[in-house]
Amino acid sequence: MKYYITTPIFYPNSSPHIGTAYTTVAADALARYQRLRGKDVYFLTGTDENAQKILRTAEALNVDPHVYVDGIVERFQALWQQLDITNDDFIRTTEERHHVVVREIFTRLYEQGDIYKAEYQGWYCTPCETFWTESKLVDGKCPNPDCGREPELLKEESYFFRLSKYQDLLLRHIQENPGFIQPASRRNEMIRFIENGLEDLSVSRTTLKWGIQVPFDPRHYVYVWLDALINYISALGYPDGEKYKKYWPADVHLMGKDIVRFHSVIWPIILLALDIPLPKVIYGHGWFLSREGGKISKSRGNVQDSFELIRRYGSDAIRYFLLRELAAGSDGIYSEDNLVERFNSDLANDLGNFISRTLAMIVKYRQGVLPRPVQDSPLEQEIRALSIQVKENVQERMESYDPAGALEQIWRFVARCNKYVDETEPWNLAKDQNSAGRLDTVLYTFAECIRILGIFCASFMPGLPPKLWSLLNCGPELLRWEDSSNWNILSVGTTVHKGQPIFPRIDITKLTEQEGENKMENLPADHAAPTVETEAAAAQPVETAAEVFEPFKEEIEIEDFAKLDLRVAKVLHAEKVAKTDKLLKLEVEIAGETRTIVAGIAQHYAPEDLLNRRIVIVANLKPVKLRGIVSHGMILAASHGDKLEALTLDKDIPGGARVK
RNA sequence: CGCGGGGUGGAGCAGUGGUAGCUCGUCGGGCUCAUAACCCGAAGGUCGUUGGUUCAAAUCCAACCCCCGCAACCA
Repeated sequence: MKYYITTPIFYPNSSPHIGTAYTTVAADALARYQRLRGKDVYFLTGTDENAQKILRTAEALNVDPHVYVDGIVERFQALWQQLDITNDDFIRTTEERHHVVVREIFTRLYEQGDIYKAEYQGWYCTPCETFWTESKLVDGKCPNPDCGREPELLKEESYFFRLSKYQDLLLRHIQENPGFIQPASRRNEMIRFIENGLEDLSVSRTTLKWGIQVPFDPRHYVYVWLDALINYISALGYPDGEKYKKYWPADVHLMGKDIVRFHSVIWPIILLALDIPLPKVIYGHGWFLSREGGKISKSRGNVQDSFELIRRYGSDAIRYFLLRELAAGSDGIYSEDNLVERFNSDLANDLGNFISRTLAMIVKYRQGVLPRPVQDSPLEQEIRALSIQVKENVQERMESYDPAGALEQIWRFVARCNKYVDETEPWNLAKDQNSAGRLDTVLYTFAECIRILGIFCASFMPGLPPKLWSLLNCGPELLRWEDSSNWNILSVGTTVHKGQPIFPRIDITKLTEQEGENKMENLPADHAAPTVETEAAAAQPVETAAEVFEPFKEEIEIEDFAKLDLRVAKVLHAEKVAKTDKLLKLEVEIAGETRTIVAGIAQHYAPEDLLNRRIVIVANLKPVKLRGIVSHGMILAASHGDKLEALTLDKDIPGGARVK
């Protein structure tokens, strides 16, 4: 049986941080689990590199875009490697094998009439600098209440994909296949969305000079939708590749909830149009949010932290935390405190300590030699029964794409094991010669529990089983899923070792002292930000590492500078612009006149902070409307990362004074 | 009225009509094999507010309040 699982392709406009890792780690756990169950697994991940933004960033940094992208992709691949991700392939959309397929599909869709050329029309209101659709206009005028001027019709040529044609077909598929979009809440959302009607999709750009050219019209480049999604089959060598024949359709496309829409509308319609079978499941998981409830801190969050985190806690611990903390279908909280808490309580206290205490007893009471179990009791039967139950529950959870639920089940077993130690009181049995047989059974059962836990945990923490094998003096032959509920597998007479604690407790205060300010509360708790969804992805905070400064601009003449009219202005009045996060409306006095200036600094200054302060403005900038308010000028402010400070004056220079 | 998610003991979450549960933390007890770990017990909740439906509401309906994400807004 084959099992094809994918993550979205990630947007390499920044280095990967730990929040990005969830989808990939979850996919890896599912892939490993299915392999353990004997399936022929193909696990694909990759990067989405044909976005305009990449080109722009590369240009801004003055490097070749390919070189720029290569560098970032390397970081991704290194991170996956450190997280023990077992992807079978890594597709980059800049690769020729991908381009070939996209070109072929684009051409075919065009030839069969599903892609057509049209004009992309919009009404552009120059003063408002806004595009309006026909339907938004009021009597043919700009709908902005403060404007009402006549907009100008602008046209751009673009190729369109006929989504509308396949709307009903898609809807029927979703309704007839309840498991197609999961979880159910996402499915309902999608049904509602599609029922509202699909509009044909613009799938090419002429403004772009990066990515995949439309073969029959080289002025056009394929726009993200028709490019990125296709990676799922281009990586398999569609249409004739052996892998494609073997693995398609995908068993599951795993992704964050934000891009479920594109995967459950555009992607299936591409496939329907090409008469290719649809993937079996599209699963949208929740996001990691920060402790405060979601605000993503843009500062830091650079790559150092991801790798540093793994170095500090280990890949297994990070994987465990990510997988355990994000409950099926919903969002989770991400903070280092949570991580340490999880680590200490689950891995150190419960699992790690169980392993230590039991092995210690085998060593102490039987010199490490596994004794023959001879005297069974209801307790052992109970443990065995539980192993069967947990095994079945884990299977059920994993089939539902719920690693958190699976781990919860496994920890039921861990808890039972610890309780078993208390109930059997081996230290008392050891004191009584008559209890030797009973002690043998208990000690042997301990070892078996450790063995079974290794199997249960293998998909989630791949580093654990080898450590256990070395302690149990065994090897990979122990890693058989069926044996998680079979007993008496370990050979009597084997010598086991106590070893060092596998998950030593972490003292957070000590750690904090050591690492100083280097805590990672500041890590962006961003969800995995893939980008098969440009719009949304483009909106992701670009993690420009705080240390990176913008490159210097080209040299100018003094005359160029002289064009700027910089003036001191005194703030007379300041207020927030309603319904915006960033805008402050300022009334300033400048050379006796009063001006209105709208500035995007509301997140850094409260209105009263600026009252009566003297700031510096660009006085001769062409006025522009922002949210309906005409702004006559622009204030000067320094910014770096997420810090911003407006230029203010200390001494008594009056409003209107020149600045140069 | 832009779209969406959510408000349950100190923290994080389950729970869609019938005695309010889980993990962590707190307190008390037990144990001593173990990584100040483990086991047992307890305290702690007007289930955002108000009103309604019902024999019965955290759960259904209505209104409202608050938090968050997306979008918009950074000249």
